[in-house]
Amino acid sequence: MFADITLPIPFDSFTYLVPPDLEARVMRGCRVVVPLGKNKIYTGVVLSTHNNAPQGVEIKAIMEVLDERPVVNEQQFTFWQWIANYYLCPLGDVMKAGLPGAMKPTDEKALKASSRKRKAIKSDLSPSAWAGQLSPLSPAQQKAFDEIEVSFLDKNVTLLHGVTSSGKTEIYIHLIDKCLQQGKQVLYLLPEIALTTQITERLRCIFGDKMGVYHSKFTDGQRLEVYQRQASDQPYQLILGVRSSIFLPFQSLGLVIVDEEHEQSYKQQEPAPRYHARNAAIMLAQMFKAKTLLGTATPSFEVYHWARKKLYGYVQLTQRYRNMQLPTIEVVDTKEAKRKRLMKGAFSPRLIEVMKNALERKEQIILFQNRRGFSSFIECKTCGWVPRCPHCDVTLTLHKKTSTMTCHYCGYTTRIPERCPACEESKFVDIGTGTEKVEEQIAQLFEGATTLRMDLDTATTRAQFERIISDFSTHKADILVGTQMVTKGLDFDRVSVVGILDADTMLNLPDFRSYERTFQTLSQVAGRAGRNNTAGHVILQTRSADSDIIRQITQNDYWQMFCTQMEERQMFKYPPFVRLIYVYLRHKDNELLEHLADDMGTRLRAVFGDRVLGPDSPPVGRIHSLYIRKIMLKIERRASIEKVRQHLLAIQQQMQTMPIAKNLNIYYDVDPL
DNA sequence: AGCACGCCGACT
DNA sequence: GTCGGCGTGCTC
Repeated sequence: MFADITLPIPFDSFTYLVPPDLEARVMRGCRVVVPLGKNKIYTGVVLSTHNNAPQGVEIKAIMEVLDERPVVNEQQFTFWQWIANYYLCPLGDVMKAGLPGAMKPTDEKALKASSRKRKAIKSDLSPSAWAGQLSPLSPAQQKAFDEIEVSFLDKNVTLLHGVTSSGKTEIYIHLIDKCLQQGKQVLYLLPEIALTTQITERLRCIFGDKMGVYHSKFTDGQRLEVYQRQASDQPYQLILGVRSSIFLPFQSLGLVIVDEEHEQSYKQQEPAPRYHARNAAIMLAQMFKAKTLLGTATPSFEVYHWARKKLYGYVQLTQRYRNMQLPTIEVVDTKEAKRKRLMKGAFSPRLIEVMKNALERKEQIILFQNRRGFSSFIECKTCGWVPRCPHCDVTLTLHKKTSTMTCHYCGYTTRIPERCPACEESKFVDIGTGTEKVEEQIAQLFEGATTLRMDLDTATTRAQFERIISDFSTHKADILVGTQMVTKGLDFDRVSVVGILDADTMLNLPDFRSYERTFQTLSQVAGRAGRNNTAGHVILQTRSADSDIIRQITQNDYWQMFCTQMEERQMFKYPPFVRLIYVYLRHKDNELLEHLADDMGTRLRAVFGDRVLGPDSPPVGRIHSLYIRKIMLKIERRASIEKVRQHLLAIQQQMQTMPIAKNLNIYYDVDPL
């Protein structure tokens, strides 16, 4: 007897011999230990057993069976296969993402530890009632709740479009409660950064030990425990989790909630599988005939489009909790201020004035600068030399505090040079502004004001992130400076002013989604201002003060913004009107890569015609010493994904059988962000 | 993805 | 005369 086994490496499966004494125990969905290569050991999952001996390869035998019962159920296999097919990656990559680390040990020591843990887990979980005293919904919330229920009668997916502070979470809680009462499971997805202790504790108070939390910062042991409990006959009824929790085993899923639906972090960029957890969750729900609720204050254009087209239901919540006022957004033209030489670093006179007034009233301020580090880069004052990453095609970002320069793509870090390597002079100038530089300018402009900084450098861990949040909310600092991260924090009571230092860098990114993103991000930042009784004041600094997009942002005119952008996307064939697939080619030899990318482009055009664009070099043309080319495919929505997949894989096969393409690396990004 | 095998520089 | 650099090739 033979068994097809999927392993946590980028292949679909390998065939192994099942030793006669293990035949009864090797079942689909059970984990097995197998040898691979010279002397490696992997944990794999049995896909099937059969009698077809593969030809031309020497067959190795399964060493051990780890499970008495399957740990991957049929629904999961279907889901895994869907991910592998849709996102164009080998099944092994999905298996790697789908099982917690502790379930796929690769060495003897870890194997022993894992079998001990397996036995330590008992299923003595007595079902306990949860607390049914939910806080009552406001009339506006109740109306939205009722509309969602009606919408679910004929729509599988419903968008809940609710302004910030309209109390979406309260509605979720009532929906979860109802679903649990019916004996169905709920999956509540949050973006990584939004899964704070606050929301966890709030739900814990209501749902008690019916709820399991699944977070990537948990230890292997904790994640293993949640997985095993989900696979047991007494699973959690509610899972509060991040992206990867869509891979947990479910038995009777009734509802999936995707909060902050528009968040980019739902899309896994690296490594494969490059899946979109929101879209995959919709698929997961459909497998269970469950419903999906997508919640956000600023819907992604894709989701909003499907809601407009009545593919998804649509429920709006326009009233803010306790009728809090939305902040007023004041635009400050920095082009003008710059011309008159009135700018003090990143600060316009108006922003300084508003901040000073707020500080006098002992109110807090949030400043948003979408770039970390001190400045973008340094430049030799004499010859214009700029330090660049030796492995990637980008300039190094200056970090003054540590006297270093860092590549934000690969992490390469080096000290600031004493002298310019090109001309030996030792004078440098800073170009651009990062959060660190803003922090320094605050110290000069606002004497006595205390500052906290929140970006990828100061909030590396969850604990640091939460520390900054809690310090700021207890007023241990007057000003919080940060990148995107400050938009994801909690609601602060004493923040009266939000300053957006430079809206232009975001708007000018070479990306068809840059307006959509800027609108979302700036709306979220603005929403941080003025929580309790006072209306907030947002100062938006820009060099294009009279543009349509800035006007749409200041007037919170989502609709106008959406319409304008949709026209462009339809005209230029961008999502949601087409499905995008990026084909990436990587090679260390740039010239050879150029040739191979052209070759692949030609082969793709032979099949897909003018749906193929490129190849071109992406904005960062080299990462980790590998040169990169990108070919873009724009596929009609109605086209069969399966056919597209088969064509692509056939062409990839052709490419990789060419001897010169030995070291060519090809991968795909489906529905890229 | 890992990891072994393989051919060229700085050390005993 | 060896140890080790990471280039490339394969994994049932």
